[in-house]
Amino acid sequence: MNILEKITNELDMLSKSERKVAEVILASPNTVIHSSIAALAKQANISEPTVNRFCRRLDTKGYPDFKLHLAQSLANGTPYVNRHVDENDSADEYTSKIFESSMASLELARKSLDANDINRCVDVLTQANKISFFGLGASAIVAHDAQNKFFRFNVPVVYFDDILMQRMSAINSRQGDVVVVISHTGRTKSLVEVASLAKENDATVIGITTTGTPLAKECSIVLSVDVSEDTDLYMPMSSRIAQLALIDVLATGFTLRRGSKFRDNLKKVKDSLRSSRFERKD
Amino acid sequence: MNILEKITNELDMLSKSERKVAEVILASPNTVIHSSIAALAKQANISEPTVNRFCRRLDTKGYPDFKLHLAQSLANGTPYVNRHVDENDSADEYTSKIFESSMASLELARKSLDANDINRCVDVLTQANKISFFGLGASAIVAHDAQNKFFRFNVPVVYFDDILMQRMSAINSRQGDVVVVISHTGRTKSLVEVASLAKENDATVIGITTTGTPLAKECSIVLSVDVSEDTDLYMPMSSRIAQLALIDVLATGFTLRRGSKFRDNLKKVKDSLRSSRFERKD
DNA sequence: AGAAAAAATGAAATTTTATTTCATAAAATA
DNA sequence: TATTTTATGAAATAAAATTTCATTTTTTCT
Repeated sequence: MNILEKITNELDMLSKSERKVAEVILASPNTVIHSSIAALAKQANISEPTVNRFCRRLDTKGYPDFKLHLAQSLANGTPYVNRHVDENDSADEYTSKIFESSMASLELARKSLDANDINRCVDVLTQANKISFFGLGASAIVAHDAQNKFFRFNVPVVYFDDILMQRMSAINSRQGDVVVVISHTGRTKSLVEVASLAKENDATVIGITTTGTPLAKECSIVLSVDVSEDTDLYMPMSSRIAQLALIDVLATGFTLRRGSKFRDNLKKVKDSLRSSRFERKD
Repeated sequence: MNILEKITNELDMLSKSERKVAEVILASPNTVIHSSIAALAKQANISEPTVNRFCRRLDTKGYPDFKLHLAQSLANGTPYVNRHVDENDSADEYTSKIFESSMASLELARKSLDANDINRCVDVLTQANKISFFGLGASAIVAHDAQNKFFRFNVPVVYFDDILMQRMSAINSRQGDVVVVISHTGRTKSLVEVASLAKENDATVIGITTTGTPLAKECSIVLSVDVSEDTDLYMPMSSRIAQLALIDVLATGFTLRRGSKFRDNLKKVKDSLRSSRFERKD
């Protein structure tokens, strides 16, 4: 736990002198991490042993250890928070906010993912006869990206961002096929139907969506990607970034599962692109 | 700067003994922050003054100060440097690594971006007669996403991930048109040519690429998205995630610049999608 | 209220830890 | 190969943190 919060919480468990220490620390923690125990004691008008006792009361080993904890708390007070863009923000401000929100979403999404589910998906994907990725709107680009990635693995893979094609493809699916349905809201009717159709036709349906949505209920395996609401500017933002990171995870799991020979092959694919590029001169 | 990265970077500036210290630290930084200078010296098989000199070479005041920096580097939010996926990683491990690397890329990318350039791009985009987004491979999906976003703004926007269509479109561009060319490497021949063609035809060319690449040289405005190299085979392209965040930034800048009436309109677009969704019951 | 017990506090002593000094060894340069 | 530069560690010193213990303050109990 953040030691600054802890100090605040336990403020009334402390003795009078110890509280003086706490106040000095809370007032300017950044100074404290560069102070010796003597300097801090003087600052708070108490003795050095008191500072030491204060540190121990907060379950640290002593003053140096306490400073370590404090430094860590200050490193990233509250790491990445979702900050909403405001009408009067400067370019610099909204840029920072958007990047930080994206990072916050990645952190959140990471927490909502379950390693076991990922493992199962990788199992299923490595054994698939055919893999299809479906998405609409912002999630369409995630499906598109997935196709790009899996195409390199030399497995039959398609992606559709068209309702009719998705339906047809789902109806034609069969046992051994894997259908990956991507939707942040998990409430897009046609996608939920597509998932259900694919399942009826014995395909394994993987859902990349938010926990507990109608889509999640239709899937064989659900990869939960929960991010804070994309309410900001009326368009999806961070959800698709988290979904893309998940695609990376699946693709990575895939290559790892397939073993080293497979990876040599991948390298060849990569090298084959070289001639289309200008050489680097460094 | 993250002191772990710094150690890695300056590894070859260090003397033989100092390097031993560096290696011990990189191997288990979490142990080191709880070690005394004597313990660390013993661990690295060198003397205490050497540890001290090592600390000073990294621009810290001494060993305790160094530990403070190290503790901050290890605090959560600041991803660990060497987060490459390893052959024997468990699902949980590679998932964490990938998410953390993506976050690191976002942070890096934000630092490389210049608010003035973003402002200029937003200017240009809001005044464009027509906007085209071009990308290939992984960057194609970024172009795709950009089209999705800008389409909602009710401005003429196209995206192409096909070399020929890109060329034709570039040749047909004219003054007042904006062409956004997206490429992480900035060395894809056909894209560099497309940028140059568009420029010859008086379009404003915005490049979303790495600083100092051939593509960057052809552009009217360059938005630098520098991320750590995607050299590793299993390491996914975090570049595209950073590029997407930048698209969000541009789209946000666009809506802010266009004012509140414009945003009301956007809300209508969003509401129009409602009927295609299952209602939320909460 | 007042005595006894408990808790808090700081001065001084001690211990631990970090830093400096300096002599020697290793490496680079001429 | 001789000379200079740089790197290194042993020992001394300095700094910082911790412990001990006597004193003060607070609390509890009669």
